[in-house]
Amino acid sequence: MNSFTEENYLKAIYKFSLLHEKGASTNSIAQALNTKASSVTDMLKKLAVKKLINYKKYYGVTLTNKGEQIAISIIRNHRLWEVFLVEKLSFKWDEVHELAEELEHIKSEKLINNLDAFLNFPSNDPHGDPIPNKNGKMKKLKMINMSELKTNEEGIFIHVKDSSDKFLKYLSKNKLEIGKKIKVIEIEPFDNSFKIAFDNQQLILSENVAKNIYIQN
Amino acid sequence: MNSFTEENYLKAIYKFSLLHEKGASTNSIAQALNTKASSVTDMLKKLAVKKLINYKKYYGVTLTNKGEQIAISIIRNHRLWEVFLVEKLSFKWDEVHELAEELEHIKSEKLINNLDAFLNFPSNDPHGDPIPNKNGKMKKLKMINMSELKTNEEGIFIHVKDSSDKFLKYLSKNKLEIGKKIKVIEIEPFDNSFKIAFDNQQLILSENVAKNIYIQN
DNA sequence: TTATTTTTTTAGATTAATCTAAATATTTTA
DNA sequence: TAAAATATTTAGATTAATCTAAAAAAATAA
Ligand SMILES: [Mn+2]
Ligand SMILES: [Mn+2]
Ligand SMILES: [Mn+2]
Ligand SMILES: [Mn+2]
Repeated sequence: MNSFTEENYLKAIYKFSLLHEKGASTNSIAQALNTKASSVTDMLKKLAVKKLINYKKYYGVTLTNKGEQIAISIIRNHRLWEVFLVEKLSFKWDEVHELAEELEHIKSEKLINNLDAFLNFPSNDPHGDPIPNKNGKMKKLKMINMSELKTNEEGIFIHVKDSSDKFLKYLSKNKLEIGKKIKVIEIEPFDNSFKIAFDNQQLILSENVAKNIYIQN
Repeated sequence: MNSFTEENYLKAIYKFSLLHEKGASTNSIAQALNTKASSVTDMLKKLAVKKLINYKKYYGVTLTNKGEQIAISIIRNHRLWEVFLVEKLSFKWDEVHELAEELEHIKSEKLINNLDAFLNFPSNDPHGDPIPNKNGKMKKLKMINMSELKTNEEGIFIHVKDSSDKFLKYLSKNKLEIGKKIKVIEIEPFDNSFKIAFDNQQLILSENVAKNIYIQN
């Protein structure tokens, strides 16, 4: 059995692997988990002994098959709990992440599979992320970053890169939610800000915000 | 904030207080939590510093108001999760306790109050135990003496009259514990002894023992 | 290709929760 | 009430996860 802490390390390494080709560096993991590089090194040794990661001193780490399976199952738990909280317990999409961080570590196959069925086998969480099925398979999202859109192009908002409470609350405040159809009205060359239209309203997004929004492709 | 471990100690002391007048002894807590007396002493010191228990060396411990509030809220969580698992996720009543032991420690007022509402404010868990409301109030159990039961009647073991060590040890030895569902198989007219069934086993109780056991009504 | 900077690892501590064994205190028994 | 038994606490270790500071390796720059 793995501790909550070990599981969080595996998850961090897995998420890194989705964005980069190389293995995760000690520092990148430390940053993701808000801890120190020396603590990371200690944990990497431990995970290597358990054969959950491929670790060689001074090289980046990658997950073994076993490690990846665990990471994916934790992510499945996390996303299913988020759906539950939003759909059944009337939470807002910007209130569920931290709670899911705790719930994801409750270990019971039966619990999570029954929850999945209870929720009707949802394919995406409230932030648009795909939910792995019980075999760890999930559909890959086809999407492009909003900053790649040109004037007059449109598409459906399906994913946020940064799912921090702060960012999600900013979006909620502006009624900009997953599933909405968005059209680019104008791109300001000066600061790369986007003027967009959705729901019969217009909104200006900074370059930074635009880069955190993904559009279905 | 209190750790899972601290919460489990508070719960054990609270449960002890429901059955006995005196404070919980170091040994009784050790037994309840499946740990050693020396570990218990360490933890009691810590809980005393936090003003969650009244502790004096070599005396039994009791909960302070603050400690009791926490214990009751953990119990509320536990029982609501049990209802959820049985009513919504199709678990059997004998499959939920261990999972609820984990879920009960997820700390979020909003989570538990919304869960309560989602379940329609149930007043009892799947084993018949009352669920405290958000203010910690719960209805008192109505119970009858086991010796009043007739053949084939059944009920949940919820209280002991004689709380001497001897008697409790006798019960423990026979795995006859609070919360168990008991069915009367046969009453021997000769000595008024009860043959009962619980947990897929049978046991014969003397009249004396039967008179010390209370059944939910 | 040295020298400098950055990254990673190691060494040595700390904190929470636990344990065993030994020392005390309390309770029971004779 | 003194001896024996039982219960509780203390002393000293251990394990997991973390930290700071220092050492070592790798990457970058001059
Ligand atoms: Mn999340
Ligand atoms: Mn987590
Ligand atoms: Mn239970
Ligand atoms: Mn518990």
